[in-house]
Amino acid sequence: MSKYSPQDIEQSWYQKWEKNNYFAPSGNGESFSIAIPPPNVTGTLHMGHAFQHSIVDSLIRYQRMSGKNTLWQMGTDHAGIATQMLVTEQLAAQGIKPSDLGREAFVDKVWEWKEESGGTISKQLRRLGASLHWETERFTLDEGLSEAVLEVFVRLHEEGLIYRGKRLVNWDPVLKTSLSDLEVESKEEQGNLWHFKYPMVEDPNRFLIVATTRPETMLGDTAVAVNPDDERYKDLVGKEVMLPLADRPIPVIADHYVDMEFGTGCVKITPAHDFNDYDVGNRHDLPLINILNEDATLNDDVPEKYRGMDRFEARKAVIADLDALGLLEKIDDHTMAVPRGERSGVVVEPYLSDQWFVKIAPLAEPAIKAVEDGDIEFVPKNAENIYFAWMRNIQDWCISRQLWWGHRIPAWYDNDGNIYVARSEEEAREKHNLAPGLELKQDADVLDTWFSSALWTFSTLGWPEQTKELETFHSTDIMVTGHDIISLWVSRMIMMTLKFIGEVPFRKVYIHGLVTDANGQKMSKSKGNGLDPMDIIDGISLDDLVAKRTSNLMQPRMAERIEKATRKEYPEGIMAFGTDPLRFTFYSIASQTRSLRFDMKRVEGYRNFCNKLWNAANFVYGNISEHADELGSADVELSDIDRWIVSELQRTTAAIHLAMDTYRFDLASKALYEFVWDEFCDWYLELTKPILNSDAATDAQKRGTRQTLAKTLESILRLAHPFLPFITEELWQQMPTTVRDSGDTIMLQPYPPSIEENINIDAEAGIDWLKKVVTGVRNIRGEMDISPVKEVPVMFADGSAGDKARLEKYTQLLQFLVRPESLTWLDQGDAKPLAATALVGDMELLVPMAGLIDKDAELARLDKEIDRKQKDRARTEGKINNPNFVEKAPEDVVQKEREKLQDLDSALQKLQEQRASVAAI
RNA sequence: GGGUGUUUAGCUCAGUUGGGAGAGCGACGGCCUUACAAGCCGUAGGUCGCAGGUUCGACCCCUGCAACACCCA
Repeated sequence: MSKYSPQDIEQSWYQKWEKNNYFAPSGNGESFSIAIPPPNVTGTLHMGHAFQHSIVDSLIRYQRMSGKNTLWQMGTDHAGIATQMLVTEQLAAQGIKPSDLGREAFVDKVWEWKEESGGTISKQLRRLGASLHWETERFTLDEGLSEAVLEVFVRLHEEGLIYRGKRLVNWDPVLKTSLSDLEVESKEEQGNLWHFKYPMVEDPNRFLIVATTRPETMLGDTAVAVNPDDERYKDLVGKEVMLPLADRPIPVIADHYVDMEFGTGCVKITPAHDFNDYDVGNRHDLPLINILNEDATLNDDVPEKYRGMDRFEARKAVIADLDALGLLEKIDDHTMAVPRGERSGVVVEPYLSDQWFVKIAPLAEPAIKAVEDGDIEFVPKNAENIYFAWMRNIQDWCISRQLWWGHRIPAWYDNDGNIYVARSEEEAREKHNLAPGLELKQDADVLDTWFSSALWTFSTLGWPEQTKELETFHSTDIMVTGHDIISLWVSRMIMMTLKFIGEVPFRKVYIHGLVTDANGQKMSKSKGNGLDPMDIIDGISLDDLVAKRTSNLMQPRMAERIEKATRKEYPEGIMAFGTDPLRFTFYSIASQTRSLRFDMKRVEGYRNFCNKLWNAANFVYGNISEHADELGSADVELSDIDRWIVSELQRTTAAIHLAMDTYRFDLASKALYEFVWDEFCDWYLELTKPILNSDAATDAQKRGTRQTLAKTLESILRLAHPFLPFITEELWQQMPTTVRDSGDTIMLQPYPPSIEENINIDAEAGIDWLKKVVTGVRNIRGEMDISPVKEVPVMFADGSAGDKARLEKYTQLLQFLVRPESLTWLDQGDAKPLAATALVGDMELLVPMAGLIDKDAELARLDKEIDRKQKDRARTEGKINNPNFVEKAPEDVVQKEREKLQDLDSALQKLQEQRASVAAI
């Protein structure tokens, strides 16, 4: 068998699985389904995806092997803004503007792009081993899903839950579209706070001083507000100030919104350009004066001088003009949160425009209840707080976007501005008895991508048709997603699904943390600390990695710093670790914390683990290949080591079941890792050698051990398959069919069940004793600097009859593991030679010192051990001597402490005697 | 300002009803012992953020404080 090399084994298995349709639902058994959170069609697989889908794949594979009828539904979303921007940029490179093409031709171009390049993420998911059902792959803009979107829009409109209105929305003046709150990122930036003097109408020599971070908006002011409790301004409320430059009188109003402590305690109110001011305006019936065009230039509702100026140009002009009038009081430095469009990076404006909204409160109520009642459970539980906080404070949802790429809003307008909502123009005419000659124009806007994503769990299963898939696989069992997406998506799915299907979209929501770099920093392009999962699987040279991280930066000046950091962190680039090790790393860090640090060192560690498993299999196959025909034989004798490893395997199996059922992937991977490495490889494989290679063992014993070796490995492979799909398939295929099922693939084999009866306490105790003896001698060897090849005599003193029996039983095993010159049992009264010692319970192990052992080293070793035991003894004695403890603690706990004290006393006595005799040399 | 979370070995993290502090990596020492040097054997290292409280007993429960992180305003 060759060396473990993930590159050589991973690719071909996936192709075989897919070709043989193994990912399809079996059609038998209880159903188990998961809908993929649809990746953005423009996207590539990032670490968060890779993590998330590794988690889901383990769940799906675990359930599939457990006999469920499993469906992992694949699909992507159309990502309105991102996709439109991407294609626009590509066209720009050819000197083409979207407006040159017109809407229809542009949309055709986007579809063309999608067909050619939209499949990147699908390829990457295959590399990851994701067992998605590709045959029913969906896309939010395909026919079926578009029909679902139409249906939902029309029905919600009919019920009055969708309406059109003029509201303040987040406006991206470059993309010229509304954005959701979640597409806007607010970051602290350095700015200024300008203080302006507004003269009172009745006394132009008296001023109110207002402070603002956006001076140009003053042209749209319709009031100045003060706090009603503010003594300084009480007499001015109800009077008017003259708005400079615009020369309009505006009222002074009183509102508790105003913070008396901030600035001067006077606030200019611009209801059409600030969300807070908008609310104040509503409360006081203030007029709304919109001063901006779609591109954030100033419109005709400002004095002529400023018309057509860009907002920032206008800002300078307004400041200069006010200064010239002597109305600029002062300028302070000020840090503030500046909202920028997530995609375009420009400052977003609150902007008054006609938009479509979903009235959300009636939908939110049952959605909150579903979680309160436990119909949907969040894992971990406390993630529900994020959900409740969002849902109980939820605002109407602006669903229209001024884009071309997306679901066009099914509303038609006649020339009088009447609106007709229907599934099609024909239906609109029919529904409203419109004259055939009446001219109708469809709304130019499209729907927020998340509107279609909100229908995802049921639209992908064929709704509005009542399909068999819908009946079988809905509700889905679990949604696996990040906490950042609870409000954006999870909540909307719950609302829409309850509304239209009458059941929850999923019964559980597993919320995972954010994958960060090794320093806990969020991975991002601009920081240049991102990792591409494909580079971990396939490897990448340092130069390529640097090039990748420093290309297309928003801030090119960062390049040097990024390059330096990258060269420091990955001086050799990244090795090709393969998919299995990457996946195992994800499971091992999937604890319940908010951020998950990704450390390449761990990938290396789990690559080593795969290598370990590979070599262990190599050993097993080497020992069984010539005896394949007798592996199923009933004529076998099991040794203690066989009974012990079967028992340990059972404990591990139970632990993994528990971990999977509670979504603790870190604990599942840990249980597997420790069993395979620390028990199976470090002990069991070693212990089989003396049996398999010795003439002292009977043929029946050899058959028993070979069989156990093979069966245990086979179970390990099935246990590990959900986490390490490739290496387990590769190794399982080499397993003789006298051991494994004759099936074609491990992925459709039964998951090892937990069988309590396989626990064997006696065998565990025996092997535990054996391990302690071996470790005791190794410890003496290590500490005394005795070469591993130097054979030493080992003696056993003060042992019980049980110890003696075990010594006899395990002599052969001990001879192999300890390589002693001799093993000697000392009866009570036999003379003990001067020796280095170790304790196994009450029994003493002796390695005679003559010519071997350094007196001072042995004294130091004994002192260390005595010290350790004395500290432990003091603690234990303290407890026993505390009457409260003896009185109040449970009997078994007290008893345990008493026994412990006895054991410690006896051990200490032996150690002290030993120390005295060594010291006497 | 509000909310959520984190704080355990040098680093990254486990610690599942309160009853002897663990792993991986790193460090140190020794080994090419015929599955594996991507390995084997051994060792060191922790007032479990700080201060109180509850309890016979607290890494674990309660209160306060501090630092950090993320989300919302």
